[in-house]
Amino acid sequence: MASHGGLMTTGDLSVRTGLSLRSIRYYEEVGLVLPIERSPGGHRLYGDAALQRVLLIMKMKPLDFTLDEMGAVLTALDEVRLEDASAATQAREKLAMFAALVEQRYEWLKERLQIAEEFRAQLRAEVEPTQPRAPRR
Amino acid sequence: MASHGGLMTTGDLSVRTGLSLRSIRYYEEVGLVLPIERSPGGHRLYGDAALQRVLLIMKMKPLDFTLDEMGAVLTALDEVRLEDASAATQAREKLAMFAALVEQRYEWLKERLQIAEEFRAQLRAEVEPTQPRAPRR
DNA sequence: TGGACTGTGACGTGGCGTCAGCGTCA
DNA sequence: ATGACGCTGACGCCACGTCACAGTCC
Repeated sequence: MASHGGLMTTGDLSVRTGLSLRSIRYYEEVGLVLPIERSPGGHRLYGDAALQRVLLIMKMKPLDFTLDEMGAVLTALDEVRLEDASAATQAREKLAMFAALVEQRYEWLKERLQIAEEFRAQLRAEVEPTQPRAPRR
Repeated sequence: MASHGGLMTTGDLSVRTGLSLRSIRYYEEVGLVLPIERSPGGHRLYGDAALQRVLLIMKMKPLDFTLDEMGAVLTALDEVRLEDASAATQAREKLAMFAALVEQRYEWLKERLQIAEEFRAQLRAEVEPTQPRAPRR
């Protein structure tokens, strides 16, 4: 486990996040989450930053962002932490735009929940014995 | 409009539901929503039942059902309305199973909303001028 | 040495979007 | 006859799932 000097294999990352191996590899393919290095034999080795990125990605997923969009958010978040003050300020502006987008998506998600609730009620009505009184047993 | 004897074209159905033409045609392709007939020239002509089916489908979508699953639900709902009492009872059992599934999905959707809420708060904190407190980690 | 783990292609899937090119309808 | 509308392929897309087969790690 820690036999790689604090680094994680794909399997470790998978266990710690719940994501499939395929997803993790795909995230590398599209440049979303990169391993720090490869073992001599070619195994991916990830650092803690990668774990954090994956966890953030999983938090964004309910809002139905594309991987591209999430990549942009992650990049902006990284930039905000930069020393360079002007770059950080610029990144903060980007983040503000994303935050607005997040608000929209959040409202949209709430609407979906409400629609789901309605359907649930409707289906219940259809299933239950249409009688006014419950035929107890 | 009513020039087809109360029937709707694909475009009409699209306008009344908000779905794309492509989606409506796809639903026919997979046998989910069928037109009553075709015009002499090959245009799809839908009845009111089709509209109701589409509207129900749109209510189920937030729960992330597949088209196959929705088809099963629609079929069961149709069967419940049958005269044949035993068939209707059987259909009601099927619906009860679906209702349980809906409950699960509904809970799952609520969890997603909560995750989204957390992310939203987290991003806000990141964006706002990090006022009096220390830099978050 | 073995056995668990990981790697790389490559293909498949769902639910459409998006053309092009042509036919239909009032 | 003229637009607006509709039709049928066909291909593209995203975010993976799911093989098969080979190599790696301890």
